[in-house]
Amino acid sequence: MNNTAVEGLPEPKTLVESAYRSLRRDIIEGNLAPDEKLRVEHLKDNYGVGAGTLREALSLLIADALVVSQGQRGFRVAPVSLADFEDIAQTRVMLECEALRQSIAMGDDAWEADLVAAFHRLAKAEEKRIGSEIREEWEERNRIFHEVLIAACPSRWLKHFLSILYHQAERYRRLSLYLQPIPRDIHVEHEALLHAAINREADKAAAILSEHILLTFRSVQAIPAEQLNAKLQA
Amino acid sequence: MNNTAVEGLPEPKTLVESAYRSLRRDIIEGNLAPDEKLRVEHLKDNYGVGAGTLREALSLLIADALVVSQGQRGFRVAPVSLADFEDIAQTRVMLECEALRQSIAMGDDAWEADLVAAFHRLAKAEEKRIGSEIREEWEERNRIFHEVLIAACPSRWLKHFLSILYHQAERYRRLSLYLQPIPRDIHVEHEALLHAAINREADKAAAILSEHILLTFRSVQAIPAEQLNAKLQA
DNA sequence: GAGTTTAAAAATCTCGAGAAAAGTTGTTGA
DNA sequence: TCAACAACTTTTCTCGAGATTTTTAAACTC
Repeated sequence: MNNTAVEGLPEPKTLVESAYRSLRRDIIEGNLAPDEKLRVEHLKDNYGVGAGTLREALSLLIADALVVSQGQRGFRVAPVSLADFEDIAQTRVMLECEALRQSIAMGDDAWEADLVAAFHRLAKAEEKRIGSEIREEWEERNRIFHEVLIAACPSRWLKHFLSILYHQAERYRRLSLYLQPIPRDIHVEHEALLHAAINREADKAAAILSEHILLTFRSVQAIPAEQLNAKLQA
Repeated sequence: MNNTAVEGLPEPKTLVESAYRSLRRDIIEGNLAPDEKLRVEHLKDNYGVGAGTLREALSLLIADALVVSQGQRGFRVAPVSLADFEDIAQTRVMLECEALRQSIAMGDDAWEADLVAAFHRLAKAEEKRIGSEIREEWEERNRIFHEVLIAACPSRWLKHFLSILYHQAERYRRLSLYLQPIPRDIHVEHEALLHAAINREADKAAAILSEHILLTFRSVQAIPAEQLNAKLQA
């Protein structure tokens, strides 16, 4: 089930997996623009694999809804739209709040410890949040923090779907962090989330998480259309 | 996004798609047993395609979580378990009830008409529900009825996830219909669901749908372990 | 000039064979 | 008897080339 998670980092033992990861990264980071055509014959050189291997990697990416394919007309990067992002944000609020409630209800001491640790790592990365490789580190730690938050939720399917939605949202979020029109202190939000979770205040934690996710959507929503389109085609 | 839906029936225009559908059908129907190893060299003859083509079809099935792959060890049919089915049922209750509420809130006259039509087609199939090709017809119409129920829900992601869960549940449900230990009148359940939806009684409809889904789980749960295992290995 | 038909070009889809890894079997040595 | 090792078999993974289909461009008619 978990081909989207990529937890620790079990080295890719196959070329398909390697190409899959590179492609996914390039799509999420925007190096491959939304709706861009993915010509196999051209891309196979860039990623240093054969045609069949690349096709297989692209097929894998369909699971994450980062690539779409159509009949006899090849592959494309999944298109983006504000409506889609709104849908992603709302669905994520619904699922992630429920998962968080379950996680708070069932989490044990070890979970709390993992949570504190994940928050600490994230906080350290937030202090020095300038530069691009630092940024990747922050992205990684932010993902893990959210992952640990719901780790004690027993539903594998809920977590599976959230993993997909998280990566989808990340693609959009990459925009809002660079050109951020709504002022916000993400660190404070995460801190409040941490304390509410540790104190087992499920309603409060869910409310904070909900706001946290929706704020990111409103951030992108507030970006002027021209500026956004320029970004999206980049 | 919708590689799992297969709505009307746009003829498979490619061998990959064709193999994908045949494989999915065989997995859901249980012709390919849970956890069974899927050897490419052996299967390519059965489905009349090349090795690369079959690999691609298998990669596509990972999106539906009907196939799992592992490093350098090939593909397997996704395993099954009672715990997994419970998770599927509960997650489905959560998502499908929410989708149904939204659908009831937003559905227009055309939606009502589609719903009545879908129910009628399902009812006709229920009358003559004996024989195996009749059974396939019932399965198809049951799926469409559930699909139409939530069709007016505006969230594409919710519907996408539900489509995945539906096919997962179908695999388990195939068991409970044959050896049905809990007596139930599915027709009455569907009818109550239809009327609650048309009358815009969201709470009532959600309650019925919730019971409807959970009853299927309890049906499988009530099957004696030996009998179930025999089925699962078949 | 607009729209249709025809032909060339590009891209997709498909296959079978070769390299690499995993799994199996049998043998050897304590 | 058991474990470790080695040779063999099976299977997965990978690639490049050929067959179809789509796309592009040009030529032609109305």
